[in-house]
Amino acid sequence: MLTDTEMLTTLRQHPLLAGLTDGLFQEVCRQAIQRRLETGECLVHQGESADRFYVLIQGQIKLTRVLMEGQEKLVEIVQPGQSFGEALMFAGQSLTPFSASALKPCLLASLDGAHFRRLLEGQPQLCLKLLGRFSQRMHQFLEEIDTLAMANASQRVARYLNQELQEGANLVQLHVPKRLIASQLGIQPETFSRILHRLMDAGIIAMERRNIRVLDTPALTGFIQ
Amino acid sequence: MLTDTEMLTTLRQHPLLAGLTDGLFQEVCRQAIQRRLETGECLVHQGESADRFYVLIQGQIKLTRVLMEGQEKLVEIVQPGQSFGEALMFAGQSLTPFSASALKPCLLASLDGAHFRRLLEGQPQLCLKLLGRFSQRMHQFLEEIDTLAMANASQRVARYLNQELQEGANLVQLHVPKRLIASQLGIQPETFSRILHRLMDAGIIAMERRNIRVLDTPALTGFIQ
DNA sequence: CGACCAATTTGATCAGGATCAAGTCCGTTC
DNA sequence: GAACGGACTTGATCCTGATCAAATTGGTCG
Repeated sequence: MLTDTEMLTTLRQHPLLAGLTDGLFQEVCRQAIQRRLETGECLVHQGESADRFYVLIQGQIKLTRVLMEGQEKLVEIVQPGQSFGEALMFAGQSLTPFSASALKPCLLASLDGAHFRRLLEGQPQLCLKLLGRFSQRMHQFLEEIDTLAMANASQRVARYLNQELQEGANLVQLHVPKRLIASQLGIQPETFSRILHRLMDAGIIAMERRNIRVLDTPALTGFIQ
Repeated sequence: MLTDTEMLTTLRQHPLLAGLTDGLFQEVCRQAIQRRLETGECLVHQGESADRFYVLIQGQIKLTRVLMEGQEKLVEIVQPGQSFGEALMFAGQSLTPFSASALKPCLLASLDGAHFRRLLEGQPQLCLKLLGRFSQRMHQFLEEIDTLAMANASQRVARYLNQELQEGANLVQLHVPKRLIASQLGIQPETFSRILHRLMDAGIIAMERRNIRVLDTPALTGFIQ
């Protein structure tokens, strides 16, 4: 059962829950669990079986995959208001495909899978919304696969920066060690470093601590092809 | 409106349609369109807008993505009984993310997106099934992304063979030019050829025209790490 | 069958990144 | 503030896989 007011308002605005009647929303909240994490604490381990998904209220979560030899590959950074693990609910007793751990102190709502599925049965609109989200995510996966299969290291970095560039601004914030970003892009940390410095030398970006400012967006875009 | 008997039996067995009542199934068939393709003919072009999805009855379809400079990357081979393009229905006026064209003379059922979505609204079980399929597909995408990001060329080939190895048998059939398989794995045709020959020399596989026989599965598996 | 064109193979060379090895920077802790 | 440790950078070298070029195979069509 959830009590925190900020949690309730954030949840109410979540795309999947915004369409519910007040009654159903309260029902969801009754079944939900509040969860707090310290920085570095692990929420789920890859390979565990679980039937829950999460909405992040405060803090920041990293989703990673663990590969052979203990290597860690970044999948995604989750920001407040976003959810993760929805897809697992429908996979049929399969195992969590990633690990999730806190980059900052976190507050989360943890929703029960079985309960949510029951809810879905009476909410076709909600189903459609979820299907839409999945569809969009698959689209992103296809793009990522293209990039990894066809583009060279510089192009991958350029695509990454382009994609992380928040609307309007020209700033990319690195929320995790660069080594992890490199793993996401399928390159080595050294290569990532060198490419960033090459882009600096070319006057295309500027680095400020953990931020990267894009000075010449067209040049960056041109790099991608 | 569909008439072909083979088409009707195949459709009836499709996971998404098998759960429908006879009445609803007939309704679906009334709204569906029969489509025939010659070898090489194109069904949909990447980037077109469309609101349909397809069930393949006879023949073989390749799904590819077109990248810059006319390069073509294989996404998947569709076999009879399988469907494709379901995800597009829920993406909200987005464009087809791949091209589909016939590798053999094909017979397909083409289902209308709007109609199918309407059907879903009254069929929560069907929604859940679809969500499950999407979830599984995303799982596969994650694995593919891992492979492309972390594994070298030989490991990718080994993974590919391992995954294409149909249950029980030790045979992998290449349904498309090797050049396309190479594109799927993110390597060059020359490299693909060389790696296959290296595996032959090591006695791990044997090539017979368009088939690859895996002689030493453990050795192949060992290769993957 | 023979010509032709595409797919595949093979060889030779090259370059982009990986790897190895030292440094340097920075935040933390004592 | 000094010492430590991890993240990042930088340099040097190596190697995988890309590229270029040519030969070979294979399938198709007249």
